[in-house]
Amino acid sequence: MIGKKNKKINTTKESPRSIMRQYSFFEDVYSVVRQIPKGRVTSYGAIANYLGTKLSARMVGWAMNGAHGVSPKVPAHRVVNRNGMLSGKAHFGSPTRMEELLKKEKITVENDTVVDFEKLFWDPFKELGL
DNA sequence: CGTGTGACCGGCG
DNA sequence: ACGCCGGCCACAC
Repeated sequence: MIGKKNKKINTTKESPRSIMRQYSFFEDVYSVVRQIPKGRVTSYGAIANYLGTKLSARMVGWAMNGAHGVSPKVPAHRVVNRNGMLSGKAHFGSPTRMEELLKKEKITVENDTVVDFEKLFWDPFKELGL
């Protein structure tokens, strides 16, 4: 491992994806996001958790930052925060772009928040399996 | 190679 | 109940 005196080293113990880390965290994130079915949503934390870095959900958001113009297309609009709020709507060019995309998938959005978020929530662990 | 930052999350006052 | 603050990972400068 890396030198440093970090005792909290990434023990690939319960991190099924940490092995694929060699490729690029971004691609991993995109890979998961692309598998989100239409009309479903998930959260940054859920993705981060699935990737083995649940404490760093921020990074997932950062990965989304580079999701623009990436192909295959990454449905970043299906990723919201744990409250179901469209925290990243400001990054979709238009202030209402993200909401429009969601509505197009029959997802109701009220006050920048996904209605029935818990019901529409797509859990990578549950859907993709551990 | 050091520092800053980010579309978050969870704990604590 | 609300707001602040620390943390963790990867990337840009």
